[in-house]
Amino acid sequence: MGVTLTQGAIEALFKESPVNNPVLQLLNMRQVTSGSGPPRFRLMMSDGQHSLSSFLLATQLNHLQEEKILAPHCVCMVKKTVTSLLADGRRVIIVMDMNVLQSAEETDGKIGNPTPYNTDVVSPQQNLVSSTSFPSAAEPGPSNTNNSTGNSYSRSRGRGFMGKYPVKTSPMKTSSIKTSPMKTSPVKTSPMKTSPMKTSPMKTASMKTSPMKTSPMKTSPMKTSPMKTSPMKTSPMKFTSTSPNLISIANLNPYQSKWTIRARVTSKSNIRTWSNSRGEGKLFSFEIVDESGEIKITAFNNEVDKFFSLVEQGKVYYISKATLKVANKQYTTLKNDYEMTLHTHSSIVPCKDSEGVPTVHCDFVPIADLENRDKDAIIDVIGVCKSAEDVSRITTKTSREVSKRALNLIDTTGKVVTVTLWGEEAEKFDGSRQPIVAIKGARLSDFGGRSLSALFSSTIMLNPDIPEAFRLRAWYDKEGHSLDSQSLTQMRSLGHGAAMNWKTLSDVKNEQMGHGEKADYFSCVATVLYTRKENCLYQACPSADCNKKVTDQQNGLYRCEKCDREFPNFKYRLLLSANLADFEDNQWVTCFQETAEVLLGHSSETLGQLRDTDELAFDEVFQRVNFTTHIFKNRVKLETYNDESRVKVTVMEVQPLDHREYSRRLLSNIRKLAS
DNA sequence: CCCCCCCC
Repeated sequence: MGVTLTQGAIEALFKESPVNNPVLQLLNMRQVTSGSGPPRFRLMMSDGQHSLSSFLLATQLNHLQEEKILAPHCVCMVKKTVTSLLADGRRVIIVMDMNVLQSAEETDGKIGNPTPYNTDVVSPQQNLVSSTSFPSAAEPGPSNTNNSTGNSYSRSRGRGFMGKYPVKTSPMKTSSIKTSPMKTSPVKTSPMKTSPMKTSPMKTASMKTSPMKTSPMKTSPMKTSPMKTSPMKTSPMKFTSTSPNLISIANLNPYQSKWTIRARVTSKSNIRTWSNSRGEGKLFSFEIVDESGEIKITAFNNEVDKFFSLVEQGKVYYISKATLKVANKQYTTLKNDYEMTLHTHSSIVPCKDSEGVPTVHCDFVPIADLENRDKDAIIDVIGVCKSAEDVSRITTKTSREVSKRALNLIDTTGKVVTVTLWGEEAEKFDGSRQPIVAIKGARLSDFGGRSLSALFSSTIMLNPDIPEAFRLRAWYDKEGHSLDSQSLTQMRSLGHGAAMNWKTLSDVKNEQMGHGEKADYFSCVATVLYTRKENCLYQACPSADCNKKVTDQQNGLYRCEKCDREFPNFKYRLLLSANLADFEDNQWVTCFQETAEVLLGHSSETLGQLRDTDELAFDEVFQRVNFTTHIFKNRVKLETYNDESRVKVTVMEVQPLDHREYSRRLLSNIRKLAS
């Protein structure tokens, strides 16, 4: 048959040297005593040159044994392994993935005359080799790990369930020995500096080896073992708790516990507490990424105290000694089968050299494109926060109280989308200066057409230092801000359907809306007849959450009575009176800041400047809004001043009227009424 | 060991 075993692969696998999909023959297989879990199978494999019984079949491959696909003398391609060190120092190679290329029946017995691979050789020289050297890039070749170092292979540590084997010195073929660069200095540089890229076998496998640099080995290359090029990984003696054994996130698995990863925190939760039948406690979780993948990490109780403040979003850390467990896919959007739990001995160390560790990456979806995305999609979005609701408290179906705040984001597509923030994110959000808001991992909902909701795992960034943000800011300041109703016209359909309480202005009067104890709300389609530009701007307190009018002290300072402070500056706020008309009636309404800005198509700051510098242009803004038609969502309430009652209508939201959509809906309603 | 992702 046409199978060729990959000579040298046994040694390479044992030493974790790169070897790509080696072809090995199974010589023997035995079930080992395991605890309560599934049966475990130990394999003796051969590369035709060496045999080794330190292989353990990962339980997910047990079916190969059960289906009798794996039988002695079958030939396999070993596609993924991890090595693990047992408590007694023995090294085990766990076969995570393999294919049987040729069945036992098809194979004519044992191939070649393999000798048991000697796993005991530890050269004293190895400890002198700099651990900064890369994992060996040596290709699997003939073994040179005979006992020429003088170490006794017979130092038994109880290894070998199939018994011990005499080790014969095999002839060496020097031609195929390749070594990776070695440094002569002892361990000086932190092995942590080694990039995970470089430790990934898949990547190093293709690395070209370079000639050895000055080294004691130079004079006797024959003695150079690939082992020596990556002592940290190959010497059980050095395989201590401080060993970095830097691996990538994609290579993490529950079978291996001695590792360090280097990764960047992409999101971090707040501390939460829980209390249920199984107990109570507190926890926080965070998500990390490296060049290979991502994973979620959770810290409980003591580990919360230990790590919460250390872990910062965006920073890079070395992380080691955490427990891997199978992720519950129900609760995560991360692409990883596992997740991590920190424990007493877990270590998280900030890493200054973050080179090669991906920064938080966003795939921003243009707002206009959200229309074409599926409901529940997790997407990244960036836009200018054109307006924001005040924070409010809502009660969930499960009677929990939570804060929420909706933002309206606009991007260069000219479309606006509403994003809802929750909890603390909603409370602390300040949209007063129309920040650029980038959200990684928001969920798309079909509410009101298309809207977004932040999740616990979302990362919300205000004015992030990224090119997209700079571009958006420039666009918004130049043209986006004045992109008024007309260009937004294409964007939204007529309001929120059933949620809208459509009234004509005469309905509002005839039904005595707002006369009750609580305010009433209605929506109408109306045309602006007139806006009062006089006194529409006032000088307001510049502090974030205070919009009170300030008094000009005439000394360059502005006093806010509410804050009881004087400020060197103020912000302009809008309080605009407008007269709206529909086919039957008209009504004076009040537009505060956000709605006035939408209606006028300019920010209050721009209008303030305009008024102070270019009165003609300022007037024109108001001229242009006359006879424009919009959807107004209003609050109506009867108010009494000095025994005189009158209905006060406040505009809560101004939406552009899409005339085509309006006609379509009107027509559909007429048909319904006619039938 | 959590696992809440909400409201209109």
